[in-house]
Amino acid sequence: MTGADENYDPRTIQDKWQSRWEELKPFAASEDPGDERPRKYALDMFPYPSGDLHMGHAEAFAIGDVIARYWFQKGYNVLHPIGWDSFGLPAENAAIKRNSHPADWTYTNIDTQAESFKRYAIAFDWSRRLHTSDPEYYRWNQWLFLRFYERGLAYRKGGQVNWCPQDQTVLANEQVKDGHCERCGAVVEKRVLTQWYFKITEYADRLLADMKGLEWPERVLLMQRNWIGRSEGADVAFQIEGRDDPITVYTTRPDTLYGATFFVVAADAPLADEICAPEQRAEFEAYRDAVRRESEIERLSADREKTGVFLGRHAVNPVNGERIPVWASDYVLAEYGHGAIMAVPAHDQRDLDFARKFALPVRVVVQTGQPDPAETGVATPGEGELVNSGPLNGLAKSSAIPRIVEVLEEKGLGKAAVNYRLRDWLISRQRFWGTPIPIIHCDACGEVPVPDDQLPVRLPDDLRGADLAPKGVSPLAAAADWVNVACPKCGGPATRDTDTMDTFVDSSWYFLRYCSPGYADGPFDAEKVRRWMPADQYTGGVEHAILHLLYARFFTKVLYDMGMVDFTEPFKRLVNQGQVILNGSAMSKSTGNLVDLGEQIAEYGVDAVRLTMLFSGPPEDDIDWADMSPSGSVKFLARAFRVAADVTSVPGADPATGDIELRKVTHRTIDEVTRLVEAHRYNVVIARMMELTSAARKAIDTGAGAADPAVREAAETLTVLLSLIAPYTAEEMWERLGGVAPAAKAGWPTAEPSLLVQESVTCVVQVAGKVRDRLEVSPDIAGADLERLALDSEKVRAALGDQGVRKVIVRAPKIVNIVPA
RNA sequence: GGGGCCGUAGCCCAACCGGCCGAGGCACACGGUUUAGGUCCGUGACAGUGUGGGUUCGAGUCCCACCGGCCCCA
Repeated sequence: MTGADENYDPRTIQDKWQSRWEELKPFAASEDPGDERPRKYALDMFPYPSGDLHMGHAEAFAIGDVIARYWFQKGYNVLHPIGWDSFGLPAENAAIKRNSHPADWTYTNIDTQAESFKRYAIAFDWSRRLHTSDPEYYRWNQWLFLRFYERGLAYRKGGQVNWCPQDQTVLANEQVKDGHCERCGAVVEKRVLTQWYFKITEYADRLLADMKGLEWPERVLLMQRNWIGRSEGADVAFQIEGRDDPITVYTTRPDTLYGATFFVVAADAPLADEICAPEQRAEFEAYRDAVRRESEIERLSADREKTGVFLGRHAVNPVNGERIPVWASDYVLAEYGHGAIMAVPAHDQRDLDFARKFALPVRVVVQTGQPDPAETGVATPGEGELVNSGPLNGLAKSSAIPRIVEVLEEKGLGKAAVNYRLRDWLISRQRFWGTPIPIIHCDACGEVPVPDDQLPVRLPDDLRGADLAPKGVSPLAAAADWVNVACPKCGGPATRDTDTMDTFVDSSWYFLRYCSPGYADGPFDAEKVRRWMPADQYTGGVEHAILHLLYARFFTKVLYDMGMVDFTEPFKRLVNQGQVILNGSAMSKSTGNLVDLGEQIAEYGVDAVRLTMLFSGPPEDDIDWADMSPSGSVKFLARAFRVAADVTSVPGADPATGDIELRKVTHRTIDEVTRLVEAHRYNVVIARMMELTSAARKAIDTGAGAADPAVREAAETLTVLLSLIAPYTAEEMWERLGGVAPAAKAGWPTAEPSLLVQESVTCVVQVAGKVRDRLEVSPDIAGADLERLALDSEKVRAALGDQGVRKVIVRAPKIVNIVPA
């Protein structure tokens, strides 16, 4: 053991206390209805069982554990559960490789992680453990799906979807990052498929509005806001020559309608195909096929040449009757808005690029004072007076928009509209290790929900190895015995839906299940949920800023509308931890840039690893393990431990008779640490504990002595504060001090106000902003008195010389600044 | 391209409403303890807050621009 002390041996105390805690079960939440203690719910994002715990887990769970342990010490009734997000692809890939069932790999890893969590001393209530891959859990996924279905919130539609060629499944929009699969990094393709969706778009406004009350990191809220992407504008109907129905476009700038000089349809939208004139068809089809071969990344890249083809048709601008050409291009997305836009090249850069490429007219309708876009190639999206715009001339944007909307509404050619970037959540997956979608397809009856009393629809357990290999359709499709069933409605031959649900469905409500994990009459016991939810603190990685956190908020709102919960937001406060990196880059098995958690624990002990994680900086900052010193943590723990071990007074010694200076340090530390813990400033918490340790050490060696009751008070305080971070060390210290185990529930100390007041403070006296003197004054000194004292100071007079005084700024009792004339 | 966050000793990081830049740690140097020590106790040195402006009696903190890094959206 590095830095080990003959008296402080982390390994021995770990073994000793881990088994004692198993007996004591100190962290079980009480469900006694007569338990009147305030309740707190400390929630951690549950892990995926991808092997043993790693450094990232160690950081995240150490952070979540501090607040849970703080609440235990405060005497609250704390719910701090653990479970596993145990459906998902890696298990399936492992099963294919090993010719086994995904459950084998999954549950082995879960057991490994559970043992590691116990070793790592996270204060969990182990009785509530759940696994989303258990039929008892996923049956409620299916039950919830059916309730969503009944409410029209789960539906099937055909359309263009994201397809990951590596994982051989579709992905939700949220799972595509810069055109790559968020999981495996493969370049995502487009396919046209019929899939299941959850109608999250119906909740877009509420997802936005309810963010107000959340104590979440601002950047997470910002990301969600951006993702939802609400914009206000107008729908405008354009007649297309030779087509009966007009085409509606959405625009955020209806004020520029008079500047629309052409019309663009997404090349890959069915609309383009439909309206293409016969003489342009060959050219169009060649272009469209090329577009379809393009990757998302190519289409997204900003600085590429615009491409497109004229469709041989014209649209009619509804306000001025002007004929404008209709083009097809790939810079308009089929899935956004209505798949078509009006192009105003003067005031939109993409439209301008396109206009210049194909020599289309550019008409300025907003006088921005900028040079002519047609000349410069730089669009002018800014504000200004409208010109060339009929009745809008002379108006500013803010008055032109309502005016043009009014005009359009009168003519029945448009209306004010709100648009969202958010798309419905695609939940079908063509993979095995997930929740089967509880729908049966019958030729006669169509989509038939599996009746509730037939849930769960269990996964077949005889598929293994190669049976699970991705083939582009769900492996379940090959399980004939499983697929072919009688229609629940007509009894005729029918087949099960063979897709499984996105595993983000599982994690959208697991925090509710924790409140009543064994409940058999529904996904959760509403009464229990009312007691514990919403979670007081949620701890986890920022990588879920959009995905999981948005979905969980959506589920909560649906459940609220169903009357199943009485709150609309699941997580009051959110803490995002940073990443643990090494030498400036992410840890990764493939590059060998890796630190093994087990090895760190073996070398330094659990407490030192936890302490190092928390001491490294604010929770949300990345930790470069190369910059950290776990051996320094061991040294501090040994130092704290020796303070407790050196105490010679007996338990219960009256601290009031002890050394007053040390007592002040102790109580100031209590006061500050309490505030700092609540503000998640754990690195500063540790710095304060180090100071208290030094003060106690000094008192023992060269001050009041080891027998002084103030030393005992300091040591006991230190022990309880330390128990949030280094639970093993704290337990052992507590025992040495004669306390009753567990130290984890010894009770949070209270600072005595009388020990916090200072009888004098140092007041800085500045002349022209430079410090010239310091005065020891009473903290409640009057401003006028302080000013007199400062002006009387010898040093101040010397600094002033023969200059007069123009002004004196007094901030009693801290500072006086004298401004010379 | 748009939006956001960040930049403090060699390194990791503190600094409430603008008010003495330095709490804590690592590394370093020195002294003491010690049979020894990679232990323990103590002491010390090192920065003026990325750069340039502005506001202010006073700016790490507020405003503007630039440089560098990270994130989100296109």
